Amino acid sequence: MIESSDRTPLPRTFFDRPVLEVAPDLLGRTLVRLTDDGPIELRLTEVEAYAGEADPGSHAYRGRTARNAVMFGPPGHAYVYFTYGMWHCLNLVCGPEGAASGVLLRAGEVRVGQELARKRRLSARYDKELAKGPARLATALDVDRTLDGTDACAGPDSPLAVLTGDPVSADQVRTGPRTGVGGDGATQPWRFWIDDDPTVSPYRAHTPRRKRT
DNA sequence: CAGTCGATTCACT
DNA sequence: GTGAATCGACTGA
Repeated sequence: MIESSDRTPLPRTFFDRPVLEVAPDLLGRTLVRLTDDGPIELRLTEVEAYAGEADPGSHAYRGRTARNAVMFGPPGHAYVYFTYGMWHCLNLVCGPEGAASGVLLRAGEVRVGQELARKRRLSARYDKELAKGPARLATALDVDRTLDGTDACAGPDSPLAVLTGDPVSADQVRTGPRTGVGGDGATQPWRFWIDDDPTVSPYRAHTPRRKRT
């Protein structure tokens, strides 16, 4: 039986390109997460590019550490980090090995396994909120640090995969500054999203934290 | 080794 | 719109 082309896994060569090329090209693609309870699939609607050690907004800015080591490895693998003491965020490593670049998967439309996603996203009022934001996306897909380093090009039966999906045309892609990124990393328009899509998260400028007493 | 802060989300006003 | 939650990684002394 011939599989429809939109179910074809993206090959590693897809990710082995400059991150600013890959990021917008991911919009409209299908992210497949195979959980113990079944598959969850979403259509990617919002991403952000992080461009290696020269990018002040990137975790790779100060070089390789235990946490970001995966970003320095080969493309097509998942970089998952834990932040704010509560949340996980999911990236896909891009560029040649050593480029330390990645795309943060910020939002998507859950199309398969909504009931599974909802179990983990009890505060979501509408389906469009299930993966509206990077930590929400990771929560909905049951992604945590145990998936750090997972090869997303290993095929649709692996815990994580990206399929061809239905990529959007260039005139559907909008760009703007990255959300929540401060300092010198705030100016580059390296956030990409699908125009007028209801699952895209709202932009927020970086907010310096107030001192706790 | 203590201090600071985060590629965020949620509850509340 | 504002502030709390919550902890591991990183920084600098």
